[in-house]
Amino acid sequence: MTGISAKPTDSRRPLHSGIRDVAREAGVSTATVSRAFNKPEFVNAETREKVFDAAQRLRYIPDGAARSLSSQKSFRVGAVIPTMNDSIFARFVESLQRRLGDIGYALLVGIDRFDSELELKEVRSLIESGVDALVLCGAQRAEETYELLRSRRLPYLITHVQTSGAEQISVGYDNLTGAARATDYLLDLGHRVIGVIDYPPTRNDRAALRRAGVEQALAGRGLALPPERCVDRTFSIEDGRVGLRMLLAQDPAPTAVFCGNDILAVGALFEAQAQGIAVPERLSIIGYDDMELAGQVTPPLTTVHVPTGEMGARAAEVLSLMLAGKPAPSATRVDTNLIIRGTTGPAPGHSADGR
Amino acid sequence: MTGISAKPTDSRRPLHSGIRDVAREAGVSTATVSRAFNKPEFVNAETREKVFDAAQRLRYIPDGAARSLSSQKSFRVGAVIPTMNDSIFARFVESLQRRLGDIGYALLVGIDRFDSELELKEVRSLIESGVDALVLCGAQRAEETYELLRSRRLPYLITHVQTSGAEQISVGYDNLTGAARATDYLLDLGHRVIGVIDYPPTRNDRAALRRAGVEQALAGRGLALPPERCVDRTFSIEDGRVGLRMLLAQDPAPTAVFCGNDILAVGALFEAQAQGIAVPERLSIIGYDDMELAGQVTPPLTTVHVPTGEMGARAAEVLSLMLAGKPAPSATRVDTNLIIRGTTGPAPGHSADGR
DNA sequence: ACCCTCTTTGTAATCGTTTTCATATATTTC
DNA sequence: GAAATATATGAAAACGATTACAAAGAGGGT
Repeated sequence: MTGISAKPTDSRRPLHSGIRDVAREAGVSTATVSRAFNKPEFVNAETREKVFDAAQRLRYIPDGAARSLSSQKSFRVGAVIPTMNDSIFARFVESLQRRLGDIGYALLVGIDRFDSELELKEVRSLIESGVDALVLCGAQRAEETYELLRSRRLPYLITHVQTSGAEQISVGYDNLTGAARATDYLLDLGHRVIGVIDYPPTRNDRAALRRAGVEQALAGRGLALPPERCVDRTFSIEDGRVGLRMLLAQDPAPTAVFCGNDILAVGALFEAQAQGIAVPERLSIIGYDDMELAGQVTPPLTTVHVPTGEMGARAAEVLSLMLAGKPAPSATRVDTNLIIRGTTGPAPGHSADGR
Repeated sequence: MTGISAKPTDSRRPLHSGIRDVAREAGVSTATVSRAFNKPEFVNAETREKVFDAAQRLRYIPDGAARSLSSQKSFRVGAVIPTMNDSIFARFVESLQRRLGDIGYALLVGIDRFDSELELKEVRSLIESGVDALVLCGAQRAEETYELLRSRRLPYLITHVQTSGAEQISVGYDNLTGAARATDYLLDLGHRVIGVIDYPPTRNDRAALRRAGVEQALAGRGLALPPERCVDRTFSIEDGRVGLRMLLAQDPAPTAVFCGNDILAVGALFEAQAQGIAVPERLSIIGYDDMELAGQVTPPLTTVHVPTGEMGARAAEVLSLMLAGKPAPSATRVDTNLIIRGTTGPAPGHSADGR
């Protein structure tokens, strides 16, 4: 009776083989199978082969959830970025994903649209989903987010900026100096009225740092940056266009504009061309990031190069240290540099040699 | 003795509270806590409140790994896309992530650089990491990938193309018709020698479909598409430039080119302008995707609009059905449409009215 | 021959939830 | 008012791996 009725459709038999099946097939214990995969050096070469063979035959794929639960590691890291729409973040994510994959980690992404409340939500849901570490852009965020991170003792890495304190680990570049150098270059070209188009600096520390860089360079020549000469836009070409329009409506109109990213800069360039304003003869434009488009527009865009791919790779390296519980360098820096191309030139009425 | 020695540094006390702690705090069983969160309608309103209060006080965040293991669901979905470098995929991922987040799912990304072997690896590692469903771009992939999917009974959704059979579920658009319509438009403008710049069609079914669309439209007028008039490039502006250069070196040179995406098209446009070839007077260019840049270049690019954001949203909807075990529509379509802007015009020597 | 150490393996507890039953109490039905 | 049904809860068994601990066997030194 029981024997027969138990037979038909043994429906709760798992669909795929687990570690026990592999163990049975290989004639060893589950402990040995687990070790064969995770610490191969602790199991006899011959046994190891038997295990691998069995696993292969059964198409064994370990169950991540079980592994996570028992090992207290998820082999996943989360990244929350502001947007995918800006290729600097998209490329960063791509690079990060590749490098993390190489060391056996999967990447979960969250997108916060520059909104720190949304960032908190994303962080929370990534934690809930299970991540061993988090990568976050910039150092400015809701205090609650930091509290959450601390209370969970979750390792996190800050990118796209440099941090100063030793308690935070970062992989980034110096936004301030990059902007200062670009501004210095404009000043050397004789520009004295310089406009800025960038994210709202109150909501974004990178933008704030860039603005500070511009201010610092100007201050170096005894110049100031009046607030009305800064327009707050985010990251579309259209934003760049309207930004430039706003700047051009002022008196005196700037002879040069510094843009917080290349997309804004390209927008500014297109707007200038649409208005028949010669670039760089009458207006100089400088961008930030150096995405592919920057080098391809006419004239090609002078910009601050940011090594996004390298930053992703470095981030993965530092993460691998952190995840292994090893000490990680608290601030690794990647260098930006000014790429002088065709959208910058001497200020109108200023001779080329800077005299 | 034991009492004392047990006290100092009870180091294996978990750092954060678990469901038991919440249960104790609320004076109920763990089962009730679990239900309060997952099937609130099954627990008394008053009890539910007690549980929520307790959870809040203890800052309880459920452990995803344990939940996955026990429920056999991960509340994660994986997506593997070819690249983040093309904004059509980046935007798709962004949209997908947002919508999935809304229904409580996290997104894992894999990137395969148009390489089906890499895609298989990514799929494997996403499965291992634990996903309830997968979204994949295009229908063409290694047979082994499909086998893997089938053998794990893993629901998957195909995007960016339309599938015909009922056994696959897809959310996508009709690449063939989009390309055919664009080509028809060029033909109506009097163009007879039309070049194509696109991904290699052998490695990418979307490109193959687009090419088929071009061929179909040409065949409709008794014209053929000789292979030398198709150049295989991937997705950078530079690729578009060299693509156009190759086409222009031919005799007869095309009077119009159809590009598989806007990035290639923008590259072609820039190259034409660099060579002093008037667009659209001497050369018409047509793109695909309609990214923001397309509408911003001068002249603005005629292109086939693809509703990427909508596709992401639809994909999330269909996924939510699939994940709930409900029947999902096998092929949901989003519509493309030709956006006529400034890079297309009558073929040289052909009057504007098409006579 | 004895004791030690090192290597290799197995046993069984554990990770933190979900979920199946069983049970107890309220509510409805006739 | 008994029986049937709903509603609300708890006890305990999964889920599928990892890993602490124990133990067996091999080799080495004296």
